[in-house]
Amino acid sequence: MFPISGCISCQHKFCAKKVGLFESFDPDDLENLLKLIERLYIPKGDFIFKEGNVSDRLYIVNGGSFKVYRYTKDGKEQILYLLSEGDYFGELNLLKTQVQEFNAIALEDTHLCTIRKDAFDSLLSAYPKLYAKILEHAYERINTLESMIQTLTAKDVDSRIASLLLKLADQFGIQKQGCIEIPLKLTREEMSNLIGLTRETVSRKLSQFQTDGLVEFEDSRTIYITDINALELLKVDA
Amino acid sequence: MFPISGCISCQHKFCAKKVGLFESFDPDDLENLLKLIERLYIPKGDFIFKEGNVSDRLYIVNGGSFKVYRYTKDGKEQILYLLSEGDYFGELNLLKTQVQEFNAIALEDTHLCTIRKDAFDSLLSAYPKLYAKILEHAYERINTLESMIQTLTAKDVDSRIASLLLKLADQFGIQKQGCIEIPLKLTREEMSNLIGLTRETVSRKLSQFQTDGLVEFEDSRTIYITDINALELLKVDA
DNA sequence: TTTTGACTGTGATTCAAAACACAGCCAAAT
DNA sequence: ATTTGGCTGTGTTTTGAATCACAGTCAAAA
Repeated sequence: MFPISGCISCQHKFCAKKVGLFESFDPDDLENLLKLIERLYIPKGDFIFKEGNVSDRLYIVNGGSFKVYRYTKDGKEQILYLLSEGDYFGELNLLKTQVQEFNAIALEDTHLCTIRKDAFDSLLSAYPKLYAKILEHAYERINTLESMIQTLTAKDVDSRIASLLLKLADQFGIQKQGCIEIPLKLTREEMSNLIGLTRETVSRKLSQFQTDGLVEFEDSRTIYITDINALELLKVDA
Repeated sequence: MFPISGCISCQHKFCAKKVGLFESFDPDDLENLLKLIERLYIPKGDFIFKEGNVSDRLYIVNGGSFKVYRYTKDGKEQILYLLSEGDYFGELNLLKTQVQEFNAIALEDTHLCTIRKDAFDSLLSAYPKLYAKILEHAYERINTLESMIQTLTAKDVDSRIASLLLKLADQFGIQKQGCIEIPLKLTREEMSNLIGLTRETVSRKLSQFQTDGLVEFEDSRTIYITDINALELLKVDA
C-alpha cells in the first residue's frame, strides 16, 4: 500500500466525478478538490485498512473493488460491504476521530482516491451541502444493513443464496443478452461469508441452481444469472 | 390509536426535553416546538404504524415502549429495534416521502409525541443544526445494525443470547445492588425474534443461564443480570 | 514447463437447533 | 370465582447444514 504519482486507470479528475458525493461540484470546485486527493494503488489481496487503525481517510474506488469485513466469534470473516468503482467508504468515521472496526482487502488490483480527515473537514466547511450527501449515504447504508439482516434471518438456504445473487446483480450486474453478468469474481467462501453459511453449502446450492437453469458459470467464478424471476421467487416464497 | 388532549404521564414539555434531537433548543425554541407536537396514546398490543403506511411522522417515546419489526420469509417476526422513553424513530423517513417498511406495536401502554412531516420540514429550515443530530442518530442506527449482524452470524447460541442480554442491559438496564434489572418485559418469543432463534431454544438457554447463576427472573419476565462478566465472556470467547 | 498452493465439488457423518407435543401456569376477562 | 387464552418449560424426534475428508482443477509462481 503506497501512494503513486502516475495512475494508469484514471485521469486524476475522474475519481471525484464518478462519485455521488461530489456530483454538485462545478469545474472550479473539482479543481479545488483535486488538490486534496491522494491516490493509492492496492494490489489484489492487500489490506486497505485494518481493525484498530485510526480511520482518518475517505476512500473512493476509482478502479477495482474491495471487501469490508470483520471476524465472527468462531473466526470466520463476516463481509459487511462490497465496494467497486464509484463507491466510497469512510466518510462517517471522519466526522469524529475514531478507530476502524473493520478490515478491508482489495479483491483485485485497486485504485483508490483518498481524502484525509483535515482536508475533508475543510471541504465540509466550504461545502456544507456535503452533509446532505453524507446523510443520504448513511441512509443507504442503513437500508443495506436492514436487508442484510432480512437475508441472514431467513432459515431457508435457497432464499439466502437467491438474495445474495440478486444483491450482487443489483450492485454490480451487467445486463447481457438474456442474462446478467456479475463481473465480481468472489470465491465460494467469500459468498458464504456474506450470508453466514459454509463454502460447501454455497457450492452445493450453486451447482443445484445451475442444473435448475437459474445461473451459469464461467471458470466457476464469473456468474451469469439466467433466470432472475426464479431467484426473486426463491427469495420471497416458501 | 387516537390523539388525547390530557396526558397522564407527561407535562407536555417533557417529551421534547428528554430527546437528544432537541437538546440544543432553548426555552423559547421549545415553546415553539410544542405547538407542533401531537400526542398519541397507544394501549399495549396496538399498532403504532404498519408496513405500507405512508410514513409521515416522527415518533418520540414519552412513556412506555414499542418494537419495530418485519416478517421473515417463514412468517416469524424479526425485531429490528426496541424503543423506550426518550427514544425516537421515523426522522429518516421524513426526509423523503415514502412508505413504511416496518410494523410497530406497543409493548406496554405507551405515550408518544409525534411531529408530522410538514411541521418537521419547517423545523428543519428554522434549525438547520437538526441535520447534524439526525446524522448522528443515523450513525447510531448503523452501529446498532452492524452489531446485530455480528450477533446473528454467531453460530453459537450461548453467545447470541449473551449478546442479547447485554444489549438489553445496555439499552434499558437499571443498576441495582449487585445486579442489573431489565424492566422491559419481553416474552421469550420476542427475545427469540431479536436474535433469530426459536422460543424453545431461548427458554432452555435462559434456564441454564439461571442455574449457572448468570441471571435471575421475577415472574419469568423481568430479568436480573447477576453476572455480567460471565455474559461478556460468553459473548466473546469460544 | 513444472510445481505449488489455493480453490472447488461432492460424498459420508455428526450434531445441535428446529419442530412437534403437551402439561402447567398465570393474568386478564367474564 | 371461574374461565379463557397466551405464555412457558421441557421432553422427544427430526432435519438439514456443519463438519470431516479427499480428490480434482486451475492459475500463478518458480
